[in-house]
Amino acid sequence: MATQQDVARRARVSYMTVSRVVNNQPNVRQGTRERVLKAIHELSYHPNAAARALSAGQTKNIGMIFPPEEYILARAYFTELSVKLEQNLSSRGYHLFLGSIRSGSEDPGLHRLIAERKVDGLIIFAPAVDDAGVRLLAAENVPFVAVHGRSRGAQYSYVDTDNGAGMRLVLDHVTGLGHRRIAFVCGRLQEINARERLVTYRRFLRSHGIEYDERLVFHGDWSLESGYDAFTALCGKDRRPTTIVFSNDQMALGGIKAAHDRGVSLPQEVSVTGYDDITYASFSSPSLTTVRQPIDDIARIAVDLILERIRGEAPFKRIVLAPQLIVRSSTAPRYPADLTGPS
Amino acid sequence: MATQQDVARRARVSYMTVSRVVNNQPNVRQGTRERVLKAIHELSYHPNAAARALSAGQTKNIGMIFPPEEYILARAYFTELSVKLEQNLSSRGYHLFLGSIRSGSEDPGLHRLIAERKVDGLIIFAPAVDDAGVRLLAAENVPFVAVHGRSRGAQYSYVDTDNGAGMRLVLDHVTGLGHRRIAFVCGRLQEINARERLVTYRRFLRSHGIEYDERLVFHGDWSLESGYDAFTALCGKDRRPTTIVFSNDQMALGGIKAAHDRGVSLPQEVSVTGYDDITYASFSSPSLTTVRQPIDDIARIAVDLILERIRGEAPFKRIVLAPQLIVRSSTAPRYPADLTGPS
DNA sequence: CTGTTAGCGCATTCAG
DNA sequence: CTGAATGCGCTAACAG
Repeated sequence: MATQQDVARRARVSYMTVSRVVNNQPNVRQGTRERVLKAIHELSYHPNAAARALSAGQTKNIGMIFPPEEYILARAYFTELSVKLEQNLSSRGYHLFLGSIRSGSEDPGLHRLIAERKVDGLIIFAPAVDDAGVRLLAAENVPFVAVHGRSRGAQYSYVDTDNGAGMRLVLDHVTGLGHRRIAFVCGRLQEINARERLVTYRRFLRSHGIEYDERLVFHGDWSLESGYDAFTALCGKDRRPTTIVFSNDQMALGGIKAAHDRGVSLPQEVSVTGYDDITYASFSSPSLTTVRQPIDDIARIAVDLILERIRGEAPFKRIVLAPQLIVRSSTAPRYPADLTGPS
Repeated sequence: MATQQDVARRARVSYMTVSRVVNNQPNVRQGTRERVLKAIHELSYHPNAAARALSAGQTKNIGMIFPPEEYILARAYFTELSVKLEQNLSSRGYHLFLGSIRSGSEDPGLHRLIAERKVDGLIIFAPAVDDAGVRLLAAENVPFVAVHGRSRGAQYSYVDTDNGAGMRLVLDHVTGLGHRRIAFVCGRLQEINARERLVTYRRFLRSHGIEYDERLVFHGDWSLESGYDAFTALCGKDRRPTTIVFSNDQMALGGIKAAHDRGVSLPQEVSVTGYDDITYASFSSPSLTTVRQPIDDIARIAVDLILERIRGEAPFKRIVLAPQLIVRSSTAPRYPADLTGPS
């Protein structure tokens, strides 16, 4: 591997000049710069990341932290988001570490990632409200931003979407179709998104004069399995709901499977809705009415925010984006016969 | 951040001794070692990764390379595999970079990852037979292993599963159910897995006296969309196949969606099969008969292999594991009325 | 505009 | 068994 020394020799300059050229600093004469550039090219020189990190105190690496492992796979949405983040970061000259949080206790691997200074900052996905990871990051004094996780007096930047707005979009839609007996399936309530969606559901019912029935709320964990169980439980009741609102697509997909298994026809007998608009959402039968997250904006903003934090720019920013309703085939009027719908 | 110096002072030894303790080297008296350990703990000292990498020439980082971006999301299986890899690596003291290959030309981000020596080695997923990434790695002389990608005279280690065996499992199953008119949907033929599965399909037909009909082969790209299109195309023919064998689960799931949309009932009218056994495979309706990859073994072995390569242990190893047939509800006898099945 | 001097934190020689 | 010296490749201050 060629070093700055080698380049310097070949270009007949000191290696300091090489460093300047490499880092695009001014104060290098045009001719010299070109000579150095040529030498760099000829030797196919690349700066050594470790040396640079040691000397400059910057790794140009970002870490990515997920909720406990058993929930990562439960969320296709996070995979889609990771890819976008990597693209954004890559174009800014950064690389991305895949670091998970192990369930239960803290993750030693994650801790090392931070303590050994392998990253300049982190992006944390949907932290629990009282998250060990967040506490760790705050304690270690590492720049970080949260994606899909916020808390009232958050001492960090975050980008999230408006869960209240998203849920109201869904609930307006189904009540508009005449539904009144609406069941709700939560995600992991440790996460703010799950809580907000539940809260909005409750408030919406109240403000629309619909009685809140605890038996119509099922506590899931975002996974296909829990969605399956939710549907089974909710439709086993004597007074079956006419709509089930799931807190994410994956659970809704599990619910659709349960409906097939039980011979319940969707959406004629029951309407179902999801949240996230993952790729699969349009490939279920029926295709899923859901709430689309503005995933490209989220990824872009998350990257902007973390780089700002790393540069030490002062204020924490709290960005909340608007989601969008996507109506597909899993929702239908309460009384399909009455095509004009109830007034 | 505490350094070895700080620890050394506190433990009243030279920092060399600290280094020995940190690296678990012998030749440190028990008492001294304990004193150092205590100081390390008190200062919550962690070795600086950059310094260590610079000095030792090892980053303890591994990179992960995916097929072109448009195909990453098309493969839930890779997500599941990534998580397992991260777990294995983490327990061995390594961290994992998420590095993709951009479509078309080479990925500058990936190139930097390697050229700047941010990783000790790489794991490459399903490289194309003539893969730019593989060529790059070979040229740069970085240790790497392939997962689900092999070539005849491969100058690298790999772990893969036996596609021939997997496909025969599927084909034996469906022919055992009496099917003769069997369509096939390929993955991206740039990848060896896609090719081998296709080849096995052809050979199997021949050896079983079934005529090969080119119109029954659809060229997909692993994605839900292409599976949808495949089903639509194949079932639009005059002589519809009685079984469609998809080269992965995702395409099969797309196919199932198409069947619903066209009002084709599965598996009564058409049987379908997948490959990989991703989590969704058991949540479709009907649930998917498929081939399960031994994903835990693959992840473990991939990690063993790359660490061997990094240690410079000589020979390339080629590991091929056996897949397993998982029969669910998407396959049925050719003539459902005849429940004993054709003899 | 360019070169010199120092040191980032650690590991690898080698002496003692 | 322990310590002192040297350098990994680079950047940041200064000096010329």
